[in-house]
Amino acid sequence: MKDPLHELPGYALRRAAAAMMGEFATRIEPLGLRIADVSALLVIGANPVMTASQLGRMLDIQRANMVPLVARLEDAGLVVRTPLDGKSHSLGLTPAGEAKLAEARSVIGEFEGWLVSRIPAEHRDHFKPALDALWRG
Amino acid sequence: MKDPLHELPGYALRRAAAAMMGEFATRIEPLGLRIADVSALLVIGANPVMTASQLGRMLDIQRANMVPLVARLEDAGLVVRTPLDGKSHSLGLTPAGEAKLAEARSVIGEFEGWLVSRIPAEHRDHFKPALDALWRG
DNA sequence: TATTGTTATACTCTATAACTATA
DNA sequence: TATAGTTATAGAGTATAACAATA
Repeated sequence: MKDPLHELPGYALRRAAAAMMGEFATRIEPLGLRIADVSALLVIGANPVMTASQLGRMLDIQRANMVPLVARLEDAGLVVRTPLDGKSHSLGLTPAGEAKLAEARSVIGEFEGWLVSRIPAEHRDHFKPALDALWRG
Repeated sequence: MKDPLHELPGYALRRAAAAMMGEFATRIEPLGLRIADVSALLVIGANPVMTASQLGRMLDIQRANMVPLVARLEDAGLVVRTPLDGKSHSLGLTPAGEAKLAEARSVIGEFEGWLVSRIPAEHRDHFKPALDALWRG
């Protein structure tokens, strides 16, 4: 069976991302978190003052779609919102959120190590620079 | 604003794939095609005998989700189904499907060239081998 | 028994439009 | 005027379960 897709870097990018994100979702699911939750917790944990809109811009998630995400983290007792002024709130981690983030960091560390280890050594150092050029460059 | 995500290869993979697939979707949309349609047309065009189930396994799309995809291509007059036996059908391209595929190939070629050109030259040759190791390796 | 094609269904993710209230 | 937060909604993509018909 011929497969003309296998010579296309763009298709390989698509499939590799799907495979890796599926793997990560499986690993992080036991913590009761989704992929977007993890990225949000990481950024909130690194920034003492951060609004949902700012977080959304950083994660490339629409403002409207931040509402259920933040609500989920708040309902889980991981995040609190404190008023900055009349219209903005700052997101912060609760102690439970800090603990969950610590757990998540452990899963992330193992996952990222596993991912990188799957790349043949001679290609490894080129991987992230190439990806960064595609979405940040 | 600190961003702890930017050191994670897995996150870079996720964002790069989202950025590139968004770009490709925009380029292919004027042809009336979605990304999955394009991959299906390419594989059908390369294989004279190919059932929807086989195609789904190759593209990692569930059997059930192949139904609306094939129906869409059929409704657009790009694909025909001819009985192989009492339960299987072979997918084939119509003349219009061949013409559409030729157009799509042109868009794909430009897109893939553009994508690769965005990667700094010293990393370029390492890109696809690294990705292949992640999802095929 | 295994596979094909199919229907129904549900969940996630994403995108847009519109509105209120505040800066 | 611009921005934050919100609601509602719609479109994709994806996953599972179940069924009939055929290999």
